[in-house]
Amino acid sequence: MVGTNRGRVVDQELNDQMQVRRDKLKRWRERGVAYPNDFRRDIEAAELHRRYDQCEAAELDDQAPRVRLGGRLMSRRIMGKASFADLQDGSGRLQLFFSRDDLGEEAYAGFKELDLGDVIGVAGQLFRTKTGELSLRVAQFELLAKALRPLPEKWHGLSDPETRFRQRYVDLIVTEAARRTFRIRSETVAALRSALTADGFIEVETPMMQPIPGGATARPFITHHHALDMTLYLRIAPELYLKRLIVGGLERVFEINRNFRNEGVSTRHNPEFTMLEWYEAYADYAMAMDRCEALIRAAALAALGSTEIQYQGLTIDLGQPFLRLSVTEAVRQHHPDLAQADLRDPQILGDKLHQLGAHCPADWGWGKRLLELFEKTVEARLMQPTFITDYPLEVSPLARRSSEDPELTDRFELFIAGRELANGFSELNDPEDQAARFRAQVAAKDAGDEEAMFFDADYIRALEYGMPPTAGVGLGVDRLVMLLADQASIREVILFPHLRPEQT
RNA sequence: GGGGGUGUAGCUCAGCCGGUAGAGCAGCGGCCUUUUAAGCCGUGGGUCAUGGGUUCGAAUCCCAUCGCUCCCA
Repeated sequence: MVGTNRGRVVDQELNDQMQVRRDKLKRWRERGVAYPNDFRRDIEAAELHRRYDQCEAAELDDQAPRVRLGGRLMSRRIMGKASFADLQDGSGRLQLFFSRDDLGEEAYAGFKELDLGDVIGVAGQLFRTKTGELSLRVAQFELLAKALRPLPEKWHGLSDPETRFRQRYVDLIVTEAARRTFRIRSETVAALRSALTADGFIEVETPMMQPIPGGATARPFITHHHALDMTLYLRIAPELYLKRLIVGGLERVFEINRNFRNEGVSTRHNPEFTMLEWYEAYADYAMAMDRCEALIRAAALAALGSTEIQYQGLTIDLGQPFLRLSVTEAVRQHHPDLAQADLRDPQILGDKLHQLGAHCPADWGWGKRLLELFEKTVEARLMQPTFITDYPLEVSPLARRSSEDPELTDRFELFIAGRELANGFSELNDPEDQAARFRAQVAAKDAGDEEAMFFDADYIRALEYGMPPTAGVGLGVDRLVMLLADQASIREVILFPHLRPEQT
């Protein structure tokens, strides 16, 4: 068996290339320190390009900038007594020039013994080659860390998704697009954080392990605390804790952190995913939509420098005001055959669902049926940013009852590119109503609905102290990054997505 | 959960009407002082995912399992 095959790593036996590299390392060790820690660089590749790309060859020779760079050897063109190579660091690449005349016989031979992937430190002078490429004439170099395993092919890179995700370190070395995606992710999160902070929100961290998992309808992961001998759940949402903080007087709070849901894995779902939730006292869901819109715009500007983005071949304009329409309006647009009143008729909705081949349990009320119809037939078509509002009470156990219609809630969800990106509402701050909704959830759970909520008595107690009118929103950070980075799969925006364990 | 695709050298991929495995890159040896997918000559490397079956003979056909992947629920 060989070293790395289909992501399976067997350390005992080495293939020929790994054996050769190990032998080279052995020789290097015999000559001195094989893994030195005293090399210092004074600049990075991208900065050199910024400074000198516009500099003429003659001018560059006059200045003759001396620099020290660290990086990975990514390609080589050896022409007898002189060679070119490409060094890649965290910022980019720079071409290196090695020659026997500059380095001497022994050092030049040492260069030729290096392998692609080796991490080296180089020092020398910048110049421009005959073809005009900014390059470094290497005066000294040293091996900083040996690449004992060969890199993927220099032209095609790594294309097997399994290896890309299992060995993300290799993916990041060879896949520029992956590096870009995670830069976008970082800039997106930073933009969300700074926009909220600038508006007076404070960032908090609430429990990841909860005795009662709440804040969403989803199946939780279960774990056990040995010392306390108690069951704990990995959180499915931070919502109920964040609202306790609103009760406590932290009137603008947010949290960016992981949630865990014990559900299927797909291009849109990872068992652990990142959610931004923010809560603002003395605000309602319309104001929350405004803020949601502004945050997404700010993230796009920070990460991409534009509010007009390309997603999977589609142009999406985040600069225009997002469309707003109610669930019923949205459904009726796609089902002109249904009258307004039909959308409250469980029988008619059920017939429609059966007609579409969708499932529709008998105990579902009109609210669940309407939402199912919306999800099956409308959601995937909402390409441009669209807020869908006024969700049925039946499917919104934590949202405030609409003052105009007691069967609806002051709630919205945001859809872009056919995917749900955010969910927000005016919070239900009436403890008696909330307790009744919890009881309904518990009844559903007892009837076998594994996703239904638990009754959280402490949360009710908190509400009984009085929670100011509040609006809150949860925004799927991974999905936002997918949108901004133009990625079709959530695995592309999570550094180490969930995979089944590899077999040896 | 159901269905489709896929797994061959370190990497990217051919080979799949069954006849004992190939290319490019990477590696190794040689030539080469301005290349950039460098070039030229030579050369090593494979439990063809795993297990079973059909067959004189299986990378190729069949079944099962495992991984990945896409679609649907």
